[in-house]
Amino acid sequence: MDADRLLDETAALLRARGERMTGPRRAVLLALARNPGHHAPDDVARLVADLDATVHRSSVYRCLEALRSLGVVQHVHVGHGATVYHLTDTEAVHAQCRHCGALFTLPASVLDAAGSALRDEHGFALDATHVALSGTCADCLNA
Amino acid sequence: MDADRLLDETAALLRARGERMTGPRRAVLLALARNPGHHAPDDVARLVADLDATVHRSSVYRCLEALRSLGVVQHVHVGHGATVYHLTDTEAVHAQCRHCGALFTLPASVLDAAGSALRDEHGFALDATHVALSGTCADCLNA
DNA sequence: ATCTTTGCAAACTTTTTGCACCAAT
DNA sequence: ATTGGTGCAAAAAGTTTGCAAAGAT
Repeated sequence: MDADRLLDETAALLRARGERMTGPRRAVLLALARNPGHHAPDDVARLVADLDATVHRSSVYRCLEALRSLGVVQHVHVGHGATVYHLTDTEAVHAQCRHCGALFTLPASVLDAAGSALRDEHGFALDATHVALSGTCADCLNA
Repeated sequence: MDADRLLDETAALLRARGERMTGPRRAVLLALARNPGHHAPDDVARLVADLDATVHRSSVYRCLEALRSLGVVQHVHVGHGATVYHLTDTEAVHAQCRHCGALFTLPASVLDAAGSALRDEHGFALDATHVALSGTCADCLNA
C-alpha cells in the first residue's frame, strides 16, 4: 500500500514549511487515498469519521485547505457551487453532465488547443484542472 | 432604449408558457439590462432595490431562476461556488483569473476544438457558456 | 517550551421553502 | 375567478471563525 508513502511524503512537505502532520490530516489523506474519486467536504467528513470519529467537521475543512495549499490535494468546482476534493494526480480535465450530474475524468489533451489559444491570443494561462466543464453526457443525449 | 423590447419579448415568452410578467421580473430584467456584466444574486438584489425597494431578495432568486429557465438570462459558475447572472447574449466563453478574480469574456471559438474532441471522442456535448474557465490572467502572470 | 492545530460552538453567507396574501391574466 | 407570483419569516446548506485546550516538533 503506498498510502504510507503518501503520508510520509506529505509529512515531509509539511515539516519543510514548519507545519505538522497530525491525526486529522492523516485521516483526511487516508480517506482520500482509499476512496478514489471526487468528494465534497461533507463526504470527506463522513469518510474520515469512519477512521476517527473524533475529528470535527471544521477540522476537515481546515485540513483540506492546508493540504490543498501544500499541493497534495486539489479541488474542482463543479456546477452549482459544489466543490469536490481529490488527491493530486496526473493532470486531468473534468466534465460534468448538467442533467444527471455525472462527473467524467478526461485526458488533459482535450483542452490543449484551448490552452494554446488562450495563452497565445489572450495571455491567459489556463488551469484546466480547476473547474469542471459542463455539458450533456452521451447517456443523457440519447435519453 | 431596447430594454422596452426586452420586456415585451420576455412578456410574450412568459405568456406563451402560461406564466406572467410581474413587477419584480420587470425590475430584474431592467437591472440586468442597465448594468451589463456579471452579477451575483445579491448584486442583482441591490440593483433591483434601486428600482423597487419592495422586491424581496427571495423573489430575486425566484425571478432569476424563472428567467433563466425561459432562456432570457444565463448564469455562469465562476470559481469558488459563486454564480453570476447576465442577460443571454451571443454565446461567449468566460475565463476567470484565480489570483485577481477578473472575469474575461472570450470568443466561443477558443473552445471549438475542445467541443469537437469531447463530442467525437466522448459523446459529450459541451456547453461552453455554463462554467468559467480558470487560470491566470496576463496581468497577474507579469506581476 | 514553543507554536501549530484541533474541537467546539457559534456566527455567517447564500439559497430555499411553506404559506397566506396579492396580482396578472 | 383562476392560478401563478410575491413578501415574509424561518429553515436549510455550506463554510468560517474565536478561543482555550491538546498535540507535534
